[in-house]
Amino acid sequence: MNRMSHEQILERKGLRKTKVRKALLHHFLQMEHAQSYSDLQLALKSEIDKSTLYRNLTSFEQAGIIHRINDHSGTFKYAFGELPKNGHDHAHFVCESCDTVYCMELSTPLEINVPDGFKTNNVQTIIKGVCAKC
Amino acid sequence: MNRMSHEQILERKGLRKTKVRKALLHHFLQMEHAQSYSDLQLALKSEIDKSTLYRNLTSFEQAGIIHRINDHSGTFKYAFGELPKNGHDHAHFVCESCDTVYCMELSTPLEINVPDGFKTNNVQTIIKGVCAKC
DNA sequence: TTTTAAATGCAACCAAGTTGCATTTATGTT
DNA sequence: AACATAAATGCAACTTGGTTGCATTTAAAA
Repeated sequence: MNRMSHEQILERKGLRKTKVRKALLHHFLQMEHAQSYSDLQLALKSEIDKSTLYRNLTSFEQAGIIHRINDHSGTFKYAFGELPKNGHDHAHFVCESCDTVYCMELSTPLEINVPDGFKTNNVQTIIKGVCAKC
Repeated sequence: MNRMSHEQILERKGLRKTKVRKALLHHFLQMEHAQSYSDLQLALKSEIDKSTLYRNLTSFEQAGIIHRINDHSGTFKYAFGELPKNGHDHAHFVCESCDTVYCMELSTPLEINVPDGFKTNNVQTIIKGVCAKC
């Protein structure tokens, strides 16, 4: 899956292969962890305009190339890969020491009881702690 | 617990009983669900200044009168009541239809396996779905 | 009643994210 | 290869949540 080139990925998703998109996707493929807007802006410096960046983050997300993570920092982070359909078996780990966000698959789906009349569509979990590197 | 007056609550937490704080706390006691900044600003209109509001939200949170919720909307919401110490047995339900945020206690604590070397301090869960009213 | 630290209001600021619009570019068609 | 066209880009201006510095006001202890 990860061995596709950015060109191939864009093509498969039916997105036009522009300079900006290739640079952005290239960056995502290199980065192991979730990226904030400022991470991206910094990394792609003069190469990319603010609004173009946001518009591409949106289209990448819609195409299932990346997913958007709320790590409870107050802003969003973006990571390569699609969120699983049911949303039950994917969690995000936020290192309180280095702020890195890790995507992690859960072996057992979360089962949460909600009161009568409430219908659960999706469960999103943020685990805060300290990562292996810190 | 909920039958304390705002005056009593402020006194107990060692906070000065100012006009603004009484109005804000009064509002929180009336509101069943989590409030966003704009909810509060709207409700307390001319009564309260932006920076004063934020400063008081911070001190209320530190005093354990309210807790701050990240409902994945991109901004924070604030709700009456303290977050439990370990953070493991409290979840937030976000109604995708009316955007209301409900606090709910979990009967069984969430147990999540993290990879070797990772240390979990706290788990925060957002359940998205449709509430009983919708 | 006086004193003083804490709380308030105001203006100015910052960063994330959005929108409208004119220009440019990728791609499908001749 | 040249053309047409819809989609993508860049720019500026904007919105909103949230913060900061500072002078003024106020709660409450002495």
